[in-house]
Amino acid sequence: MMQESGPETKSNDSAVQNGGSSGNHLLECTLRESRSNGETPSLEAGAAELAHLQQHQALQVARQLLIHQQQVSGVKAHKRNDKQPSLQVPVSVAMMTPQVITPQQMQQILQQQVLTPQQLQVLIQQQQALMLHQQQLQEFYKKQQDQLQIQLIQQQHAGKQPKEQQQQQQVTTQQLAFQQQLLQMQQLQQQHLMTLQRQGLLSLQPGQPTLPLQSLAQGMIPTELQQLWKEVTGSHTVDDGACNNHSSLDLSTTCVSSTAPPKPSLLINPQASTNGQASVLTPKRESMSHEEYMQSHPLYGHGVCKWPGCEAVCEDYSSFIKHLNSEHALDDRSTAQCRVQMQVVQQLELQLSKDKERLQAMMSHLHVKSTEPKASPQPLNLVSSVTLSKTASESSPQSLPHTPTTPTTPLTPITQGPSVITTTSIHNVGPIRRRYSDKYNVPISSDIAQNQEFYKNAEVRPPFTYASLIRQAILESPEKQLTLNEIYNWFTRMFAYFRRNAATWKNAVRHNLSLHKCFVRVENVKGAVWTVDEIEFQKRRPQKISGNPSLIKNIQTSHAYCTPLNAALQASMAENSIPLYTTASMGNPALTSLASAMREELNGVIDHATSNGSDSSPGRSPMQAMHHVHVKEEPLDPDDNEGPLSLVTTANQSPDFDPDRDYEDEPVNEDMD
DNA sequence: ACGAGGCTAAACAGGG
DNA sequence: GCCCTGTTTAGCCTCG
Repeated sequence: MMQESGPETKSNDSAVQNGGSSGNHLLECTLRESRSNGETPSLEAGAAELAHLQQHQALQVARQLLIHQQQVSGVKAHKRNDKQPSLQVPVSVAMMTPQVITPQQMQQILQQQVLTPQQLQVLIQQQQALMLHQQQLQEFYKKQQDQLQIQLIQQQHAGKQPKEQQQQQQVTTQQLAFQQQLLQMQQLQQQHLMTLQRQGLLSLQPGQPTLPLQSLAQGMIPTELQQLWKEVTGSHTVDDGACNNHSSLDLSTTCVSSTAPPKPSLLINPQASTNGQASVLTPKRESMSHEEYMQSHPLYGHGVCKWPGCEAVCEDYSSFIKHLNSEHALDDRSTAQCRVQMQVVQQLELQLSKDKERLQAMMSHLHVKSTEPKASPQPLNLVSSVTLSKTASESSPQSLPHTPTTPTTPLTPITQGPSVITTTSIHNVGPIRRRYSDKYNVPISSDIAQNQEFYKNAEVRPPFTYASLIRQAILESPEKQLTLNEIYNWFTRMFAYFRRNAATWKNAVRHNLSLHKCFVRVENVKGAVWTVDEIEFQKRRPQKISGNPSLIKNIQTSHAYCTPLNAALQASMAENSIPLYTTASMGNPALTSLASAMREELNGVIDHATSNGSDSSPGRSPMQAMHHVHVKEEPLDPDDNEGPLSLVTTANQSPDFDPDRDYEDEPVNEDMD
């Protein structure tokens, strides 16, 4: 998506060689290239088009300057694709290319925002539409350029130079018309970008690539046009002195203008612009050395501190480091911000997991469709309701439809709460008595399959009863029978949680095998193996729908965790007026929800949740889900499914990340076979 | 308050 | 005697 330097910036050998030559040379080169490119310009260009001559010349000059700049800057030039030397767009194509979201921006989004699938989709569609427009525009531009070239040739052959003045005006007019068209396009883009920003989907840094329009204005538009642009964008111009690459993506801002004075580089601060304010960017970025540029720091990019809510402009890496140490030292505020960021990341991961799960459910549905016609659409992720039932439900997920009596939502256990994993749930890893009762027919197999990696890596207790797990282990075996030891192995292999406290859970496993009639011990040649009596399993207990007690505990735990967090957060926000959410959640529903969830929590909403499990709302954020969904007792709306596992993923990577996790709560691992 | 289901802990027995 | 396997009992928790 990102055009790191437009193709036009590609180093063009011939052009470079002619770098300092006259416009005619450039034109010749251009023609040569055009031909080589298979674009045989028609020599029958109309006389009227001769008016474009000057424009073309200006373009050539711009191109020349661009090339020169490339040579000077060097750094970027190497990255360019040299395979399209024939491309004749003097003005950086980049400026005409869609303002697609760059990887950096995307990263920001990923780091700071939570996008709903819908948002992402819209975003993508918008980007695609823009790209299309740009492409068309670009083609138009190229055509125009070719025509100009042809005209120039004709002119040269005719040895004319007379109507110059007359053409001048004409050209200017046409230029303006064309530029305006481009402007419009660019404005559209900018509008789009701003919209994104407003939505909190995109957060551009001041030092980030300037908008294409700017480049355009600089590259070939006379000062008046720049002025126009300024008016339109309300941005300030900054004299960059020598054209320099502001950022890797900035090639588009070629400081070309032969006519334009000191190539003013319009750097727009998108955020400021959004607020109707302009910001003057430090023109020092150019001074950034390649080495510095290469110095990468997750919190530093495009000359801006990426610390959530900061965005302070740091001229160079060292100043950034100073800034980091001074402004973001280890204190309450930073800690709070860090925690918030954690939540944000968790939500993103949750989102990702949800979508993954959705995909899996879809695939799963298509594959088992025939066997599960009436079954509810695959596992929805109910964060909460997940209970595994040893009862009917889990019984052969593949062949047994969910029992009629149970809620239709199968769900994937979300484990102890979504985010849970990283934060609270980890706490619950211990001997908390929360087994998802069998109320919901949770397809344990699918859940385990979907969250396999998670369970394997995160020490999170699976939300299933021992009986369910044992049954699953047995059913997964080729012969539907396992020895006790094999069952143990399955537990440890599949769940990180069971890699500790072996004495306890093994005892529980044995206890369950003996206790439940559904487990049948069969003497074998090699010893005894355990099998499952599905019939017995099914009759174990009538399905009932109820809340899960253990989940309540999770809530409490979550509350315990979040309370301090919220307190810290709020205190921090209060004292420092830190726009913790401004950057990340600006207009972002998810984060807003998160924040409100936190507030709710502070307001004791938790109590409500604990006592009333029916407050589920579709738009709930993961955070909220984490706190409230657990108690949900009714089948969740498919759209409301919170990605359980998602957290999963999160958990996977974050066990060590959870600052509040108290590993000491857990008995030290004893063992493992 | 009670019963049911689930979990943990532990005692106990038999076999290798 | 130790360990593993298997059974059983007890106590606790939470929900309905």
